[in-house]
Amino acid sequence: MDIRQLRYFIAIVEERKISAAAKRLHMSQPPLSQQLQAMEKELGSKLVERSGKYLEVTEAGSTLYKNALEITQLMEETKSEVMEVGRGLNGKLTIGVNTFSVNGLPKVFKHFQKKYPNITYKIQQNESSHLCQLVRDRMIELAIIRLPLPLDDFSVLHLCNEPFYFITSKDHPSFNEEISLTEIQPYPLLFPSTEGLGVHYLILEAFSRIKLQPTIVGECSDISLLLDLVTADFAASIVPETLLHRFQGYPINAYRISGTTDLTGSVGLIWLKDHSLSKAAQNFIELIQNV
Amino acid sequence: MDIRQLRYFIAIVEERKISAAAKRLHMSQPPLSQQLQAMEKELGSKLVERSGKYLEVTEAGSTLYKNALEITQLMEETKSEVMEVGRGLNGKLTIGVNTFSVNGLPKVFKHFQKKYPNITYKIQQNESSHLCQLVRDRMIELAIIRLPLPLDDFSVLHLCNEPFYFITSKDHPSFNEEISLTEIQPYPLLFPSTEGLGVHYLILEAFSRIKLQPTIVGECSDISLLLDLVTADFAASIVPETLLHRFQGYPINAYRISGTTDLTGSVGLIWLKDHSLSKAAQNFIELIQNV
DNA sequence: ATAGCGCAGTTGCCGAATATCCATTTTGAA
DNA sequence: TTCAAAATGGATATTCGGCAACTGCGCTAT
Repeated sequence: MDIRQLRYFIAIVEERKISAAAKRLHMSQPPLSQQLQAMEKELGSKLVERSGKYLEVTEAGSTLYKNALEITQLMEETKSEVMEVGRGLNGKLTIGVNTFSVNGLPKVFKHFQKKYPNITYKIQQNESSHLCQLVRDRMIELAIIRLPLPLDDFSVLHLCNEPFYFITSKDHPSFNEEISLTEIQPYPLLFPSTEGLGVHYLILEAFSRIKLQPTIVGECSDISLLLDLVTADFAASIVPETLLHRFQGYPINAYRISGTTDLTGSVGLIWLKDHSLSKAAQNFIELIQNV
Repeated sequence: MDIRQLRYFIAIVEERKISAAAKRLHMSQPPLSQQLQAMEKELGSKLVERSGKYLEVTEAGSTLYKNALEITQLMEETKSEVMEVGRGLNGKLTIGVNTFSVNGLPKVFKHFQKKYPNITYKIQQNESSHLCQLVRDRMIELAIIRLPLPLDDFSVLHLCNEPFYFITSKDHPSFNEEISLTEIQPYPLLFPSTEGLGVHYLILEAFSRIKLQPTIVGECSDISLLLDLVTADFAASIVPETLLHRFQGYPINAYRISGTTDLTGSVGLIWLKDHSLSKAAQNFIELIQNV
């Protein structure tokens, strides 16, 4: 018994005549009659009573009819749902973000939602390195992380650059708006990221390029705590610009780092290179490219 | 897209290899590959990713898989449910009863329930004439009513005969156990049924056969009220035996009617003659015949 | 009352579409 | 390069739908 036969049966029940049902199905009546007989044989019981002007549905027939409606409807829904998922109109976008503070990212989501209103989301916040692992494990499809990225099995879409700022407690003497790495060097630094990752690596790079060693106190991946520690003059730090925008109101001094254009962090959207993305994710990438 | 293809797809997803799925489906690998392509074409999106040792299911594919499981399962359930209804193991028995007091009828239901535990019931109590109409309108399949029946488009299964009793208030002088119609004649009678129906008709018949006219006060289809009226010596009445068993404790005299064997009422099971009964109803008839 | 007519459904047969198989080629991974 | 898995091509078999003829039933008209 297949879907086609169910459709036939539905037509027969609703038209209450085989010939009328055949007309509705755009076919001739003999094959319809045969299919009905085939179903009755397969199910081992009469489905309709052929007597009188209109045929009557038996109890078994009406049971089948009810279920047939359900099945065919489910089938239609399935088809359109799969097609929608295939076209990215429906489905789930699983994405990890490290720095949600990237300017305009909420706006991008808003745009995406407007264009694809039936997409649901799974947004995870975590460290860049962990997000990479999640992408690799196919737990999430996309991730917005801090670059650079040590591995090359990812496709990367560079989103934006941003300068780094040197921050200290208000207790310290003020500089002008800018400060050089050489001037920073004596300050004990608390890094805003884990060793081996993007920001960490970038800062060390910049120092080593001018043959200096920063004074490292340690690292702290909790930004609020880091800013509290800086406020308390526990240490100074170097943080990306968006972070300052995001955590305003701390009594700290912030100075743009001058003398080198290299100390800028970038944020990028990554996904697994040789793996097919869901259409929803593809659409998301496309949209973010055009903004 | 039909059920067969859904089964194919389920096998492919679960085996994660087309060739393995083909083996499980007892078919060769090429047609399965083709069917998969056909589905992908019809749905307009890739369903699996053919790369690596095992193929991977895309989001659209997993959507389809989930629904396919549901549909195929629903299909199986439908098939077995319809087959059960066809065999009378399942379904609804719709029956009307006039005199539920018929000896052993509850026992019959109990037996039936034991034999066919998944049957549900719709039991209606009403006048015999109304039950006939309900059977004719196909609102109920069976009815247990008082005979005789004026119409012949029903099949009838005679269930039992029972004698009639003459009942009066205790105020009246006692007879011996029996009484003849001739003795009854002068008593004003309140009939326990509506004019033109079984009991009514039977009593008049018996009188006319011995060329007598009973003294008719009227009729009352509410048995409790009728017995109350007899108790109050409003009138006497003639009622079938089971009715006395059912309504005991009324201060009345009851006398078996002697002299004629004709004044007995029967109870019968009826159903529409030229119409197919549900298997459940057929089973019920069969069971009641063997008791 | 019976013959005849028409409608609805069934049966039988044929042609076309399509599902399956086998053999082979292509692809991708180790 | 080799091997396994999937895709392709061609042949065959199943089956599905259409057409024509037959049956069964109810209605009408003579």
